[in-house]
Amino acid sequence: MVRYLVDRSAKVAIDDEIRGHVEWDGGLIPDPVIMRGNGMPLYNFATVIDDIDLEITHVIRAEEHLSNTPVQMLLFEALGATPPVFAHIPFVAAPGTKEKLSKREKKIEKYRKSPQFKKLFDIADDVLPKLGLGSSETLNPVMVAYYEAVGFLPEAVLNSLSRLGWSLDDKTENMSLDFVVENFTLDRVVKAPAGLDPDKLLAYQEYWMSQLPLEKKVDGCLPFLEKAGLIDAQERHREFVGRLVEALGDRLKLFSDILSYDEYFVSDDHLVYDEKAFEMRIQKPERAVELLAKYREVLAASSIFTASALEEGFKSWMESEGISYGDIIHALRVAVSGKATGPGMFDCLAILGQERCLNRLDQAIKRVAK
RNA sequence: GGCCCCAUCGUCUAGAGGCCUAGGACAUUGGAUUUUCAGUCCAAGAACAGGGGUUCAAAUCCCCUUGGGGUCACCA
Repeated sequence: MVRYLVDRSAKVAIDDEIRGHVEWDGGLIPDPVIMRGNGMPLYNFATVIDDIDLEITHVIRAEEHLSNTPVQMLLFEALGATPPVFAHIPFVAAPGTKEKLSKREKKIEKYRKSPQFKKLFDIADDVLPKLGLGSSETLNPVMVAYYEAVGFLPEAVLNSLSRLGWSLDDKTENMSLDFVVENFTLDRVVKAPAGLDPDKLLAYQEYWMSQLPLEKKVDGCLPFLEKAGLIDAQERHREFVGRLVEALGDRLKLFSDILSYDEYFVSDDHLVYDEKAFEMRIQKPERAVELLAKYREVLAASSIFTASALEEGFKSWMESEGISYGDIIHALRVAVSGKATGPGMFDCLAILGQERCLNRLDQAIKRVAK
């Protein structure tokens, strides 16, 4: 074993690009082991050798390394090398805290329950099982892989991380990689650790998703649909998924959100109804079934099945019946999609197509009769 | 505990002595728009940890206190 003998009277100091002047008292630094008994050099020694060898000019690393720095400085000096410029940036903290984000099992369990972090875990528990990737037990938001697995955009993750402990000015929020590379400077790094903010991450995700052209969104959604077994060969469904994604608009935030619209992919007899919605919008209202049956005939007679044509036909039918949107639209939505929410009503009908709409209407009406 | 770092709205931040009755973003609340949801638009509430200095003037400089954090391996 080899130790480096520290000069007890020495003062070790660095001028950190971010922390400024930091000093240590040599008398308080224990002689560091630089090589093991078996000849294996240790980190603090090896890293210094590497930095000298590779002519490293700047060491930019997280603040937790600050306490290693005096030892490394001593070694640089002992080896007669010019030490690099150090910049100790703050680490990423757990949401709502100043504590270093940790991967330790005990901490993960704490995060899972934290109000700020919970929604990211919930996404994992919702999405991962559908993909056959386990749950938040196997992949969670302290892992980079999580973000890709649940359909975050790299742009959003990068943007979010960039703004943690750094800002360009008092208003720039949305930044691409190129922009950050172009504009990042060490002197604007904040000194205090910053907690990851899941809400803000999600907001960046919304922004970058909104900037994505339709075809890219489709590219992003197809693999999720396939892994979830909702479609087979991706290319065969491209056009259909494209229409759905377009109708979904801003509703699609994560690529995996497409999985919550399974009603567009399952066969009519496998459609799952939201029981509460079914009860409230179809079962309970006085005229719901009667109106659904009547509108079914209108749909059956529609020769052009586009959203705009359907809406026109719907309007004139409403007039002739003397009813308004509210009287029928909710029942119609639940009948054809099984759910209370979704894209625009007529987009929904058009995407499903005539045959499926009629089948589902019949099925819903029959369901009430039982 | 020793050593070191840090401290502006709930969160991420702007602020490098007067431009600050402290700005922006996310979140929150209210309103508008809408066939649902999402969105969009408008508006509101919300912070300089405390105490001493220095100065004509301090969120900004100095000191102390308090609070928070990192690190203390023959790991990296």
